[in-house]
Amino acid sequence: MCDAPKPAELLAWYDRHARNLPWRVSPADRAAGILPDPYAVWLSEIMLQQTTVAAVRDYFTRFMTLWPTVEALAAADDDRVMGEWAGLGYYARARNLLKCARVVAARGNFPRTCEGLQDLPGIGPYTSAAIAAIAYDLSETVLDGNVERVMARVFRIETPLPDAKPDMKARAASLTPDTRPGDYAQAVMDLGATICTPKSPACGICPWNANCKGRRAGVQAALPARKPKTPKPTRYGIAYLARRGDGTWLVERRPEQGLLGGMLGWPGAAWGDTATEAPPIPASWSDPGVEVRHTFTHFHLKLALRVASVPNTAQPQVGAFQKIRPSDLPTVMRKAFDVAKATLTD
DNA sequence: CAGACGTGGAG
DNA sequence: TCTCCAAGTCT
Repeated sequence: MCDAPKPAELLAWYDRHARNLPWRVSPADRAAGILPDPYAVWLSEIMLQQTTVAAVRDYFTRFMTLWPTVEALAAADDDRVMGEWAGLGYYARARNLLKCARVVAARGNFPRTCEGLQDLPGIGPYTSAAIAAIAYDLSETVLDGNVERVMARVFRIETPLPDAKPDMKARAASLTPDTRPGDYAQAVMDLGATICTPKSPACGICPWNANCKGRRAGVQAALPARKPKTPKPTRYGIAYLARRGDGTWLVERRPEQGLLGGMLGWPGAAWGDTATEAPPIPASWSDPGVEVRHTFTHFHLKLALRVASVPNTAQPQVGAFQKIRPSDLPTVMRKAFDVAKATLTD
């Protein structure tokens, strides 16, 4: 016999083991009628898209300090926000974050329904359900990577993702309770993040272990199945890092669309099958002899560097000389900066 | 709809 | 070093 898992058992587990996260209202406080600030829920959920709690924590706290309300964020300078997002990745999120903040500030509040939320930039099926459940205690079903993994195991769904997604959504919906849906949404994701983990699930301490078909069959660690991924190609490029005597560096703002869109970057030709020389200004370019290696979602990059000291009168064809905060740069550009800085101080 | 879109930690 | 993959969305 293997009954379906009981939401109430998961909630009981969550009451004892809920993680203390800066955007979260504890189950005890929620029981007392306290709901979280929808702005904080939205901000955290956007940051958490394809991103771990550990990576998000400090960014979330920083954003809430700098921009405590959606109105404050809506009034922020675009480049400032992009700079604060630097290092977190998936920069379209930051562009959409600003668009969304401005829509919400203009209309006065966040929509109170899943459908209304999903019309906003950067909010899809998962995030709309998460905000509705967590911020408004609506009985909506969240389906993220954690929930997919838990459903695949508990119900022993062998169909590979993404084909299995509709089935998983239906299974997850069948468990979503009408009471405490906000706690439940966070509980099932916490379960996936801390117990029902991808590699070595801690089934021994799982509140649903007696009702898990995957575990009963001994196949839990192999679930969920996924379609094979296409291998990543390698691309090559050259980045030009020019420093003026006044300490400024030649950078350019990348186009809004595409890779690292809207972020600062070093001049150079587009990355391709081969590296293309494209110095932005005439200078005595030197090769530091160290290339930057970086892996994006869909390709590996080998980035050669050219470094030069140029006079304060240098006039670039592209971009502008400005003071650089390395933390404003996307990671691949910051790696290049670290190499160049070490080279020029020699 | 399949591919684009970042990064860092874990194993 | 290398693969996996994380509180997904957009086109």
